[in-house]
Amino acid sequence: MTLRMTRQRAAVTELLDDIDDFRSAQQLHELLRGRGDAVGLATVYRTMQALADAGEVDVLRSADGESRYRRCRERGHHHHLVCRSCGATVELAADVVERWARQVGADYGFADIDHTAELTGICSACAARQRSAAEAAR
Amino acid sequence: MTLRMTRQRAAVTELLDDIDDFRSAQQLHELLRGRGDAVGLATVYRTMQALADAGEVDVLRSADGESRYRRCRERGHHHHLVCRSCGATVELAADVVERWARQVGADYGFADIDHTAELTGICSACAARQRSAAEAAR
DNA sequence: CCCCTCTTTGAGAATGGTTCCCATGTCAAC
DNA sequence: GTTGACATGGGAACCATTCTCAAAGAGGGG
Repeated sequence: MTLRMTRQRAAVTELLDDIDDFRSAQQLHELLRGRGDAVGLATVYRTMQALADAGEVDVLRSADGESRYRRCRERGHHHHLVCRSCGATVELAADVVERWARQVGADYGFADIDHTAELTGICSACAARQRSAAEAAR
Repeated sequence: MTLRMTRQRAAVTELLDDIDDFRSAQQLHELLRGRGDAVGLATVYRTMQALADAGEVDVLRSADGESRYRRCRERGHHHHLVCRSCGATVELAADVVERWARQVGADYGFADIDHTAELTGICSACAARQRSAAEAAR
């Protein structure tokens, strides 16, 4: 049950400190290799799963079914606003959503309500980039 | 571009009429086989994808990464409250959530905001069933 | 009603993310 | 140090989904 500190786990948590977007296990594996901190792919998967279970990282499933991980500032429950173009991520506290979930659960007699809520969009930087690209093509 | 009416597509849409929970392509395939309306698995996948693209069915990804499909009463955008135990599903209109999504998008300068929001819980029937099971075990 | 064409089907192979297996490595308590 | 439980990694296994392609069939025009 005790988590041991190994070279591999240290490398992964260090890497997570330097990254601010959601990344897949395979991307993290590549990035580690690029840094010279080679870690087996299976170990990356295991480590991310452990961190997720411990609430140390948040997991999001992308549209193509890949799990992406990110170490968030906010330790407790929160939601995300992610740019579909560059991956920039904003953490959101959303009392409205929590209240809505509780209320709806009560209305329909459901117990032990859990919820997911995620937003995606195009951040202002990417929107600007796309506008100038469109002009250049004209 | 014209969708042809085939025995297989008819069988799938008929089946969907008789089902009220979210089911995976593989489950649908099994159910069709059980009815005697044998349809190839690949065809079930293709059909469900087409129906999803056409907005005829809703898709939910379960925790283990499977896609589950359901023909909903409400044709437009809505959310779901699903029982984790029996799969019973309630369709939800949620203006609060739509407003929240739009507002947050505006606050952070994100354009073209999209959102997902789903609730899960234990429906009252399943809660009662679990209570009596617990008593029986005592 | 019959063709002919173009879509659809289905069985099995291919794909790709993730997990499992297990022999070997390594942390850390005593 | 010694030891034993935990961790690692490479490749095989898994499994949902998609692809391939030859054969079947829908349906409009004649």
